[in-house]
Amino acid sequence: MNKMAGKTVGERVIVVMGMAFSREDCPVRDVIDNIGGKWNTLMILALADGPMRFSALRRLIPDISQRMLTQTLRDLQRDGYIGREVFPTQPPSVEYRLTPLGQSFLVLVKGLVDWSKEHHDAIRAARAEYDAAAA
Amino acid sequence: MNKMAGKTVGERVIVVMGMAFSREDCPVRDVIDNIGGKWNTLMILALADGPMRFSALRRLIPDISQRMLTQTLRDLQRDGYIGREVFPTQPPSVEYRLTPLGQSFLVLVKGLVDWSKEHHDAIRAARAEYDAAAA
DNA sequence: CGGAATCCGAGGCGATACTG
DNA sequence: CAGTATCGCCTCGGATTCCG
Repeated sequence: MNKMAGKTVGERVIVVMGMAFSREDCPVRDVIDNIGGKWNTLMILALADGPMRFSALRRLIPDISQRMLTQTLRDLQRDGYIGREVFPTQPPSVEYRLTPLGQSFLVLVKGLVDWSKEHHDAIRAARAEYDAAAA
Repeated sequence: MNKMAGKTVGERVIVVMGMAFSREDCPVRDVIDNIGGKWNTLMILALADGPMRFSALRRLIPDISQRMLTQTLRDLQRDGYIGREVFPTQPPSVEYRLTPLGQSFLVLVKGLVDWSKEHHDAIRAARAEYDAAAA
């Protein structure tokens, strides 16, 4: 048994840098799971400029299967990053857009992109060196 | 065939917000793959306070199997986030520490953690609402 | 147009046992 | 102490087909 912030916790808890992470109900896990997916971050970026329809997203990201497009959109919608609006046209059209939460998260994603570009060479170099040493 | 930044590219390229992402050799993918793993971010955080030995990391993160501990450390080392130092003692001891690249990345991870904590409630709420509507 | 349902292979990850 | 090797589950994600 452990005490934390006045609340008794019986679950497994990992404490790093004064922060406690529990395996279940971990705030970070909820977010990691979303950016860890293959298409999630790209989808956030795709919607950064404004609302987009399903078919427009397909055209923008040709490599994605419609199965994964649907699933990615559902996942992001479920966690509140994006909103979905159906227009009763014939045939129906559906529009997706970033929610305020999604826009807030977009800032992080952009930061991630910038960092990646800046340190891409260093990463590739480290990888090449490691692989060379292993051989 | 497409022209981009004066360089001919034959591969599939996705352009979002004026930024081009290629499926192969994508800077962001290299980074996403590392934070997407189950233990990678936690490992970065674990090493934030300073160098740590293999066994110390095992104690700090009881839930991880030694297989995944080894593999996670290897992956992060390969991409240059952490360094590995072997001390010729008996029995041998190995120390892991963040490289400058890792320390730089730590800043992003911390930002991710902070954001997660701040918006955790909103995410959980959105999820609950979505699930309720689906039922 | 915007999906859902199904099938299937590849890889992530855990459990266990063994080693210098 | 700090790993490696092997096995097997199970999820992720692609291809295909069908639907309102």
